[in-house]
Amino acid sequence: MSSKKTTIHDIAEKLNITASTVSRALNNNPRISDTTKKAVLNMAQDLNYQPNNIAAALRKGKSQLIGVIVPTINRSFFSSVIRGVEEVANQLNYRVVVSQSNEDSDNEIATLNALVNARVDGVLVSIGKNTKDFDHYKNLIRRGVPLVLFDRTTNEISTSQVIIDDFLGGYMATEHLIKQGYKKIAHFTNYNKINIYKERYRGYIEALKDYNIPFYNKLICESNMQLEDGRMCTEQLLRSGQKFDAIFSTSDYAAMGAMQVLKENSIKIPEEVGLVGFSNEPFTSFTDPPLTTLSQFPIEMGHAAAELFFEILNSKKDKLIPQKTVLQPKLIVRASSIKQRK
Amino acid sequence: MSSKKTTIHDIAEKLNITASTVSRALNNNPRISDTTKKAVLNMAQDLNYQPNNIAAALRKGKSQLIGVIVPTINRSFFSSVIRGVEEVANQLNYRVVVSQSNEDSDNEIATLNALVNARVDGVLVSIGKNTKDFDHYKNLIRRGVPLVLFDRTTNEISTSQVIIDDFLGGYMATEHLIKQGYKKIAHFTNYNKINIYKERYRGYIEALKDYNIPFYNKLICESNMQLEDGRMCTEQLLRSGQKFDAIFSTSDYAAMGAMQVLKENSIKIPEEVGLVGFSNEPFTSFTDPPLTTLSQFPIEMGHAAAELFFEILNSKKDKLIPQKTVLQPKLIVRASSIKQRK
DNA sequence: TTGTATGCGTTATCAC
DNA sequence: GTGATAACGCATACAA
Repeated sequence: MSSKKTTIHDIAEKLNITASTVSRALNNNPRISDTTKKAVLNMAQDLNYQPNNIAAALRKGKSQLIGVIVPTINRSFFSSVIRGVEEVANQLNYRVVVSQSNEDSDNEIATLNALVNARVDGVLVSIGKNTKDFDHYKNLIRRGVPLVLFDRTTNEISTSQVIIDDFLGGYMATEHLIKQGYKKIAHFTNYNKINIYKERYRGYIEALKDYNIPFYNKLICESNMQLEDGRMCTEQLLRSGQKFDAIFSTSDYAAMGAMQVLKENSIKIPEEVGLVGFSNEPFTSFTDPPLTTLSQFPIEMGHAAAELFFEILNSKKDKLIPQKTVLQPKLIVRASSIKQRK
Repeated sequence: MSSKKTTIHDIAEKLNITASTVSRALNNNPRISDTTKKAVLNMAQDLNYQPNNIAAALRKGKSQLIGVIVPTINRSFFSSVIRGVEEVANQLNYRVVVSQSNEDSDNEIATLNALVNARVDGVLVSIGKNTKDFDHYKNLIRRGVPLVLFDRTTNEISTSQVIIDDFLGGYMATEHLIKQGYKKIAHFTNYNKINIYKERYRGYIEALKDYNIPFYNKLICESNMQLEDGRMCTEQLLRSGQKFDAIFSTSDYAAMGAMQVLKENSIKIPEEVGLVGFSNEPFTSFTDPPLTTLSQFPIEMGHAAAELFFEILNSKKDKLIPQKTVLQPKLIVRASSIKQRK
């Protein structure tokens, strides 16, 4: 019933040695004899010793903990990135701690502070859509806390980041639709002009230009890119009378909304309207028809982010130039964009 | 450029007071004068002071951190539970730290130890499917660490838990199918006989009995309940020649697999075969036809789990009887199980 | 209302 | 190969 936690001192006392020896034995210090090590390990087991990592962290000034902040945990993309980070971190005996900002800027700051105050050894962040002010991140860097940005990044912060080539993604999606014979391609994008959406938009424009397809402003719909927004954009398109024969949505969820509205209006996909999403959320393979989309290789992104992080951690912090890892997206072609040949 | 972190001592020195006063001022101790408090707060700001929660945790013996372990973060159900936990915890100035076991028993133990060693004030766990040995959890309780189980629980551990009434869920799903006129209802369940699946199965059996529907063993398929397993079970059913006109799958993913195979075989849903899943994963409303399923109210489950946790935390630990919160599931009726009247 | 002294559990430094 | 001691940054019992 002794709810008292056993410490290295308890072990030391039982063994008639000192706490320092116990500490060293537990850390497998080469200067400790095998006999003592064994004795310590056994006694630790007997007393059900659990190391107090908090004390160690205080003393060492590092916690072996790395914090990850994502807008939401509830997206396959983000949870897969986290998985990737974990894989690298665990290998190096680091634990990963996750918090979600819920796309709320204040919450993002609070969460960041909480992690920093919990003395994580560094932070990996995907910035929320609504965050416009990056002072806390700049501040972090000034204080020497390793920071890596992934996916939702900004150039306003001078630190390492990993992104996918969103421009290329936008280009590939649009080019694919063009090659399938679609000519009037609508584009759903986010009204928050964060990098990833700007780049995808650029890719869309560039592809149109390269294939001499005219650009119509009325084919662009800006929204928050949730399912409901995709519905709204599609309904708006239909009402507007503006002809379109394809939609490239920069989010799978908005694409799903588009699919629903199209089906409700008995518009055939892909025969009458081709559809392409973005992110390869698992449900995209379940829809009818299955949705063409782009994979962002989230696991690999997690790997890359973790690697950049450890690079910072292990460098002389004074003179490290920020790295940028750019991953290639991949087009996953499914039925929603394969025009039937007549 | 001073990467040196400022401490309460630095603040104290600048202000010609002692560290204890600073500590009290920062903690808004009523015995400190407003003037000093203001001065301290200002100076803290000026020096960009960030409290070292690790030191505080070591001193206080508590970290204001609560750990959550889930089999996987990549399920809407689990991430929503986490959201619920956060809502309650943040209100009380606790932060939530999440780790995934990836359904791996060893990983679950490692993760648990990591959290405990990081001195979280307690742990909320949904046990992995493959975990058969609960010693580490019993151990935890013996050491006085608050533990709450949710959803994937076991009666072998004497601690508070929150579950949904899985028996009722199983009953409701089956009864719904029966009332729609389906008579030969197949059931997909997990081969790991953890509580939730046993209970849903019981509900299925009970409903059959109440409505005098004969039970056929060949209509039961045990698997790991992923999409692929649902496909396999359905293919097996079709090959077996055993007639069936409905499937109640204890997982949305397996139900999705069933839907795919049925469609591939040109079997009409819901006309020829009715389909019901379990969990109300978001994609279930995207499928064609949309999938009838059961909501487990994950956010509410998170709330309940957090509340049970704080109950333990705030009690005299010696004499607290474990509580059990049971939530009611709700049937979400969609097209996949609404038989067309002829 | 504030100061003094002490300890949380560990590890690093120095000594032997 | 092991021991003694101090320190990480904070909070609290006790004193004033």
